[in-house]
Amino acid sequence: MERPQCCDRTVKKGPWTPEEDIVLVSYVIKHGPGNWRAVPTSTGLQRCSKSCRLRWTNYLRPGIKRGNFTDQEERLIIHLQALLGNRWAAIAAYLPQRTDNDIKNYWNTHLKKKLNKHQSCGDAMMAKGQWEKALSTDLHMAKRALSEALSVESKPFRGAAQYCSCMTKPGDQQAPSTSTSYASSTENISRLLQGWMNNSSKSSTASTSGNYNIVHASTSERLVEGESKPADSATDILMPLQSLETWLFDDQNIGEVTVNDDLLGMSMNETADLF
DNA sequence: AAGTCAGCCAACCGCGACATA
DNA sequence: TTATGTCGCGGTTGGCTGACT
Repeated sequence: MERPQCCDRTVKKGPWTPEEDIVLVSYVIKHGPGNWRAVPTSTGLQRCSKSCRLRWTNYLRPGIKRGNFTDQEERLIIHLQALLGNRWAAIAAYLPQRTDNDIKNYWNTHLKKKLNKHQSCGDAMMAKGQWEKALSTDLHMAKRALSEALSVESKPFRGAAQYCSCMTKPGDQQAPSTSTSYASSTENISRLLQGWMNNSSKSSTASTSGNYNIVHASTSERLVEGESKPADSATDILMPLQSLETWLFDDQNIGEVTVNDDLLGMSMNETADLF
């Protein structure tokens, strides 16, 4: 089959300008994300549809947290990567404020090195179980989590996103890590979106949760997807995965992880062997 | 001060999955 | 069933930036 000429020679490439961002955000506010094919023609943006989608999902989408990963997030990513492999989108479902691209980049630039470093520290270190302790996981939970994760891989998963959203409080939104003039423009866009979200949330049941980020993550997605999604994914999938989520998050008293000693008896290798 | 190097991250590319006519 | 269009994902690249010499 011949590939559609998504990115022809006339489209602009490279970094997005604040003006382009505003055009894109305005479009999404008006029409919602999706139908990306129509975005360049409707907005006049000299960008291909893919580029527009990517820009939205990785940068402009409301609720994205930028800046340093917390220790909690880091451990969660390591856990999930061990369970799911390089399925960044699936992993990102558990960190709704992070994009798959962000997680992928963080893994490739930080965590991979960290793991290698720890591995190169030798077996003696491993025998003492220090690194394992951070990584090891309960056998039964891990098995169940893996099978459940695999069972939902074909569906966009929003349940976890909603669940994870509970973990941050109003005001937790992190400032952009960089403070360039462009970033400040992005902040302006964020404010624009903020207003949009606040307005939107008034008509949303999620707004009653009193949780800012739930409004951000779930309401925005529902709104921008035109309420067209069946009630499906969020509730249906949430339940089977709740055990993993509980396990992953129940010790999350913001920022600090205390790993249940009962869950630490088995090494990653041992766990992997069981699969 | 200038050049070089390494790290980081936004964006691009190619492919597979899915939807639909 | 097949062809076609669109979307989403993961791997990779290229440019920017700061550290170092």
